[in-house]
Amino acid sequence: MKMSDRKRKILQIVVDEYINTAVPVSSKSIAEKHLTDVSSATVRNELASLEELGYLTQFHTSGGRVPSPQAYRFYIEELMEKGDLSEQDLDYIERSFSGKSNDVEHLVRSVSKVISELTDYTSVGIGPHADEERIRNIALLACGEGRALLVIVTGERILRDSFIEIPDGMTNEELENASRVIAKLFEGKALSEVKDVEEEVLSEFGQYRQVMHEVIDALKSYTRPRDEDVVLTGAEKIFNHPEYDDIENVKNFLTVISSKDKLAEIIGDENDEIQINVKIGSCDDAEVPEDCSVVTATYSAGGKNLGTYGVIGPIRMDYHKVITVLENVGKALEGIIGNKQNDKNEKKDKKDE
Amino acid sequence: MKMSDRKRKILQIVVDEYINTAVPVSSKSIAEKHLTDVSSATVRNELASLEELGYLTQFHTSGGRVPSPQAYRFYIEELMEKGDLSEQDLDYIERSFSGKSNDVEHLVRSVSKVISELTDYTSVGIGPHADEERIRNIALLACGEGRALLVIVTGERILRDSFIEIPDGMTNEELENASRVIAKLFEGKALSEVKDVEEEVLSEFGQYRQVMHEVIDALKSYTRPRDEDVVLTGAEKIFNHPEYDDIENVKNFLTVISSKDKLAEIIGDENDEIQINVKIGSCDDAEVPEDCSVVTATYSAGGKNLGTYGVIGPIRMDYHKVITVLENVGKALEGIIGNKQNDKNEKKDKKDE
DNA sequence: GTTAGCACTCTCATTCATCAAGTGCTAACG
DNA sequence: CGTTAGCACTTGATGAATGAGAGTGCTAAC
Repeated sequence: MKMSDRKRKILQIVVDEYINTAVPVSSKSIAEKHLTDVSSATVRNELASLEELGYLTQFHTSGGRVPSPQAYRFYIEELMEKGDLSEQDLDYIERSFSGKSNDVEHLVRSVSKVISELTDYTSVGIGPHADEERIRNIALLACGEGRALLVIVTGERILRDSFIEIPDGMTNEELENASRVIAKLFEGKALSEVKDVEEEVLSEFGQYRQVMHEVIDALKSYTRPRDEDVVLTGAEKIFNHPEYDDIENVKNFLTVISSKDKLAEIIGDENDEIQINVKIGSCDDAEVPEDCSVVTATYSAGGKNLGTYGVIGPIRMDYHKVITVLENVGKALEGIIGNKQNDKNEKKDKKDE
Repeated sequence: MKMSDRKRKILQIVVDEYINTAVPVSSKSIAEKHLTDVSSATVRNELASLEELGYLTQFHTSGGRVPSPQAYRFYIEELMEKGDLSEQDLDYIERSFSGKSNDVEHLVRSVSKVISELTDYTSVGIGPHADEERIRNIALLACGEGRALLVIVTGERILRDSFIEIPDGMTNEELENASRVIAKLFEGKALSEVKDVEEEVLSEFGQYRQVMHEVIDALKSYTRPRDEDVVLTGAEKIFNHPEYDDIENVKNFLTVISSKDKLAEIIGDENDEIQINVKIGSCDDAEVPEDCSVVTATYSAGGKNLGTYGVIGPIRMDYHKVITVLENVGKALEGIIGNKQNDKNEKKDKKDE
C-alpha cells in the first residue's frame, strides 16, 4: 500500500500532536483542529490504514492512536518541519560558550549543561577519545617518597595524569632526566601508537625499565574511556515528562544512567559519518533501553574531535527541538574553537613574517 | 514523665522492627513476638505514653506506630545494639582497599562504592579539602601556543591542574625557568597560605606578572571544592527501599542529589570533632531534605584528612549497619594508609643510617 | 498495674453502575 | 469509489457502597 500525501499529513499531525500533549490522538481531534475539510470518519479510515502499515498503535480500542517507533523514525527523516531556535535560545548558547572554559573537562560539562537546559532532557556528554591525540608534553614530577606524578599533555588541550611508583633511591635529578628522556621519546606520538613502540622503548631502558613499564601502562590506559570522562546533566529533568510519572520507568531510567559504562556504550557507539544520530529504544540499538530514545551528535572543530553529546529521554521526544539544539551547539563550538585557532594561526603568521 | 526500662525496651523494639519491615508496628505484634509476658493492652498503654513523649507517631488511628525523628536519634545514641559486620563484609572492605588505587580521586570513588554496596544506600563522598595541604611540587608545562598547564602536587597525593594563558613569545626555556622559580616560591606552602604571600610574590615579578597572577588565581581556586570533587554512587539503590515507591519522594531525592553543590553542603558541613555524624531531615539540619537522613564520617589517617563520606537515604535507615560500615571503612583506611606511611618511614630510616 | 472485651476508626480491596471517549462497521450519499 | 453520518461496542476512569481486617482507646474487672 502506498503512502498518500494525506496519510503523510495525518501521520505528521499525529506525531506532532502526541509529542506536544502526550495524549493519544483521536480521529475527531484531527478532523476538527487540522483537517477541517474531511470528516472524522475519513480520518478514522486513514488511521486504521496507517496502523496496518505499522506507524500507529493503540493501547486500547477507545484510546486514540500513538506513534510507533517506526513512525518517529519516518517523522524525523521526512515529516518534521524544519525551523530554527528562538533568538533567546541562540543567545543562551552564544553566552554559554563565549566565556573562559579552557580545558576539555570544563568544555564537556558546559556543553552538556547547555544541551540539558535548552532541551529540557537529561544530557550526556563524553569527551573526545584520546586515542588519536598526539602527545605534546609529558613529565614526571616528584611528589614525595617513592612516587612520581605522570602528566601528559596532548594537542587537544587534554591532559591526563596518574601516579607512578619509582624505585627507592632515585633522586630528583634522575627523575628530571628520566622525565626529559621520556618526553623526547613520546612527543608527537599518538596515544594509540604507544603500544607499537613499546618493545623498542623498553629495550633501550636498562636501569629504569620498571618505571618505563609503568609509564607505558599508564599511557595505554588512557586510550580507554574512563568513568570520569562521562558527564551527566539534568537527571531530574525527566520528571518534567509525564512518562516518568510511572515509577517503573524512573527506575529503569535511573538504573541505566547510574552506570557510566552503560552510558558510554549507549552514547559512544555511533557512526562517525552521521553527524546527528537518533536511536530509538527496542528498535535501533540493543544498548538503548526500551522506552528510551537517545539523540547524539559528535562534534569537531578545526578537524579535531570534541566529543559526543546527546540527550536521553522518552521515545516521545521533541526531536525537532533536540536536533536543532544539537546542531546549533555544534555550530557555536565550531565558531568558537575555529576562531581561537585562527587567532593563533594569525599570531603565528605574524611572528613568522 | 520518666522513661522506664520497659518503655526503652518497647521503643527499641518498635524502631528495630520498623527499620526491618517498613511496616508500622502494632501493640499486638510486640506483645506476641517480643514481650510475651505482658498483654497487648499493656503494650498499648506504653505506646500511647511514648507517643505523648514525642517518640512515636501514627499515620491514622488504626495503623500501628512509627518512630519519630526524635526516636531515631535516641535509638542511635542509646538503644541501638552494637555488633560488628559479618566476616563477608569485612572481607569485602579488606579486598577493596588492598589494591592499587594510588591517588585521591580513585580513593574517593572506591570508598564511596564500598559504602554504597555494603549499606545498600546511595553514597556520597567528597575528597579532602585542599586548604591545608602543602605544596610539594608545582610546574608549568608547555602545551601549544599561548597556553601552559599548571600542575600542583600536594603532600596528600592530591593533584590538581588547570590551564594558564601565557604571553606570546614566551619560549619553552623561559617557561621552564618560570616554572622553577614558581616551584621554589611555593614549595612547602599550604594552599591556604597562598593569599598571604600574594602581594609579596607579585611585587617580585616584573615581566611575567600576568602569568604569576594567573598562577595565584588558580592556586586560590583550589581551596574551594569543585563539582568534580563530589562523587555519588548507587543512586539506583533507593529503589530497594519502599519509601521510594512513591514518585514524589524519588523526585525529591533525585533533585537533591543532582546538584553537586547541594550535596557538598549536606555532606561537608559537619563538625570535625565528631567522627560519625547523623543528620535527620527536618530535625537536625536545614540542608538535609525532609524525609531524608544523612550519615557521614570524616576520615583521616596518619594525621591527614582523607575526605568525608556518607550515605543518604530514607529516615527509616538501617543506622546500625550504616554506622558500622562507616566505622570499619575508616579503620581499614587508617590501616592501609598508616602502613604505607610506616613502610616509607622505615625505608627512610634505613637510608638515613 | 494489668488485662479482657468491645466499640470505634480508618484503610484497602471489591463490586457495581455510570460516563465519556473513541473506534469499527454499515449503509447511504454524491 | 471515496466520503460521510449514524450507531453499536469496547475500554478506562470515576465514584459510591460494601465488607473485611487491622489496630487503637477506653472501660470495667481482676
